[in-house]
Amino acid sequence: MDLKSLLNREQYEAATTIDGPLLILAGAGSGKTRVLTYRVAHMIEDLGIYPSEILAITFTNKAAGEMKDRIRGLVGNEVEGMWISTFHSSCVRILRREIDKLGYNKNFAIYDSYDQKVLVKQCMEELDINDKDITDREIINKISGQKDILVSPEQFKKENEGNFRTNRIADVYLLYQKKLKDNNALDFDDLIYKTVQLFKDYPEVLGFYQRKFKYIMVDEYQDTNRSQYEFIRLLAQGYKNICVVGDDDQCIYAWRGADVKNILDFEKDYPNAKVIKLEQNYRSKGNILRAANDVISNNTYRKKKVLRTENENGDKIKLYRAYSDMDEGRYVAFKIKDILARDKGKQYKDFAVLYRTNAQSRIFEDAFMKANIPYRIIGGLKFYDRKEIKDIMAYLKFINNPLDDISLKRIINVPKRSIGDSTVQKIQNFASSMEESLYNVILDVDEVSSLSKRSVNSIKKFVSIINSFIKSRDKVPVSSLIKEILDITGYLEGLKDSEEADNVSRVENLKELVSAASEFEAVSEDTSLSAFLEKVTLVSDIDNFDEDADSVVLMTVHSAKGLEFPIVFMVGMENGIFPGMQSLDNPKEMEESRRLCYVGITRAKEQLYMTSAETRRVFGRMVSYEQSNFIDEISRELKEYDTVGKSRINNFPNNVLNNNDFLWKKRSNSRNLSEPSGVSAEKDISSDRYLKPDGIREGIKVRHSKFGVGTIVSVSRNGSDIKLTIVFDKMGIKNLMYGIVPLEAV
DNA sequence: AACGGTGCTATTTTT
DNA sequence: TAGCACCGTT
Repeated sequence: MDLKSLLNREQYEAATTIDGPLLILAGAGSGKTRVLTYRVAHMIEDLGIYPSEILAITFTNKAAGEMKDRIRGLVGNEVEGMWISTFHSSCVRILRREIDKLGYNKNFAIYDSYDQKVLVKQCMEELDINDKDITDREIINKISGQKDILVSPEQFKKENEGNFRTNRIADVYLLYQKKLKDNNALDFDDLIYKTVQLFKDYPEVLGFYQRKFKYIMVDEYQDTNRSQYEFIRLLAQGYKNICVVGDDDQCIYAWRGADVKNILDFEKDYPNAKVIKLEQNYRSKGNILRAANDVISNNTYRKKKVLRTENENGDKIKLYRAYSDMDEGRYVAFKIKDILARDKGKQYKDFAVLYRTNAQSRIFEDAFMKANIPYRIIGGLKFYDRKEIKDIMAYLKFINNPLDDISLKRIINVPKRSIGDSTVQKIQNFASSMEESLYNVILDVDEVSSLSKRSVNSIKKFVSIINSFIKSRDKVPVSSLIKEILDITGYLEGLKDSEEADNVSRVENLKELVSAASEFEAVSEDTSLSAFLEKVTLVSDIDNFDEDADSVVLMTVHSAKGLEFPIVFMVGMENGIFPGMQSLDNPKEMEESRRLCYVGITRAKEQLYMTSAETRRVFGRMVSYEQSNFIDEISRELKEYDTVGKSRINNFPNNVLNNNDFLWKKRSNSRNLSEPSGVSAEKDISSDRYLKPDGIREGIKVRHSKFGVGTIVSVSRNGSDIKLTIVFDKMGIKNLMYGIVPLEAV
């Protein structure tokens, strides 16, 4: 492989240094993925290293998948023998083989944050801890934090003997951990923690993996926490062929336990480590890169480096100070339309809107809907977090691992089968006194004398359907199992009969779950139920981000790490939002916020916009924040205010600021944007164009000014109110009240 | 057991 | 504003 011609000098050096510890400090956009993939290809092709001897750790499944694809492109199917996965997936893989040594069963469940919360609450109740003294949230954070730094419950309790409050938390930690074990479950943090414990307690297991993985690579090393660090350190002790890649300036997960020290102290951990800096940026235009350098240079705790580029300067960074959050949304929508109109080479997918908090997405959703701009939101409410999906997943989890009391409690009365809280409580008490799982108790429910006849009967019915599912578990594919559950429990029927406004979309979501399972069956080697559950619990939203779909993408700056876009809008650039309120008086947080800003800026290839608003609604209150200090940190000559519409805007006194439709209309008229909607005052609902109440029928097609064309799927009349559920071709399912926004019949 | 009302709280979240 | 958790009523 002629790496010399494919890589620059530093890159080449990095890709061909295979033996011994290596630290690659890779600035944003410096081609680190390229280096990593060529490095692996070189190892396999030129040096004859077996793929099975290589472990590559990434932070997201998506990054792992991409790296795998790219390596496959270079070396072919040999890539299949390699382990390329996230910390969590690698640990699960190891634990599935070895966890019985720690007293767990190999089909252990993985608890997500929802399960975790339920279990912690249960512990708090048993320990009689009032929610008002210590919140569940605080406890969860504390426990997670201790696991991150590998502190056991016992150790934590001992360390905090003097502190009553912390001692209480330690009691929860102890009980929580015991319950996890009783339920044969691990939480996310446990996946790493338990693997490290396994390595420490069973040297022969560690030895096996040390010998197996002669070569180890870790990407995004700056965002590793202590337990992840330890996991890698133990494995690498064998051969010391460890290559870590990262950028201390992009450490943005310190609040979650990531420790920049891991990367900064690498040379101390491995004194003979070679260090290579990749400072040549291939991604961004000069002005953008200089702005990024300007901002990050204000941080004190970092390795000094300056990114350089041979790219042309490009345009200056465009600033826009909107009057209001709504105006900010319209500005971005307008700009996207404007750029698309001028530059035929651009598509919707070339634009990204990056914000610091998910709550900010709404404004842009509204603006994009009005302007007919297709968009996708990454993050926020995830598919697998929806109630109906969680319900069915709880069935699956329980079927897979009947010791899982948390899932059992979730489904025992869903759909309603007259097994209420007090009944469950009685079963729980009985189970606790017998030190038994709930499932074992309900299998022999006659033993529980405190229950009424009626309850006993309901429970018996429930047990028999659950048992039938358990029987099907290993016989039928997951998708069929899901269908069985939906059918036999009456879950789907209950949903279809319900009057709830969003039941239609729930049914749709469940259909999608079935499709997801079918797809899983088609592409996976291991199609067992536990493989499906594992896959689902360990995916994130960003993993499903499809770069080819032609729509503007909206996401948090955190989610955008590792991605790049020709045109980036960083929005909400205000002191109080970005940096956030709580960062303003905390130097450490301020530095992290600044790194986040750096990550945002360096996502942009060609053009960067930074916007802020004079007033905005936050938690229902109107607030006004000044423009972000981070913008001030960018040299004057690199930025300029976008003057579009400014003169007009300045002519408006403050009291018309809320009249958004008015502003929108003015702007769109002068800029040839699509017809704005929601200007209800101008639309006469009785006009012949629009649908009349007596014309409303299920199945007919209508046009909505914001949502486009759709089909009415249900109509419910309540007095003079008419509720409509409409499936829109582009925008999905919406519930609307007739008469608010006129509908045209089509 | 099930439903509806009130009041409280509020980042970021690779897994 | 919105989502939820808890409480009291039917």
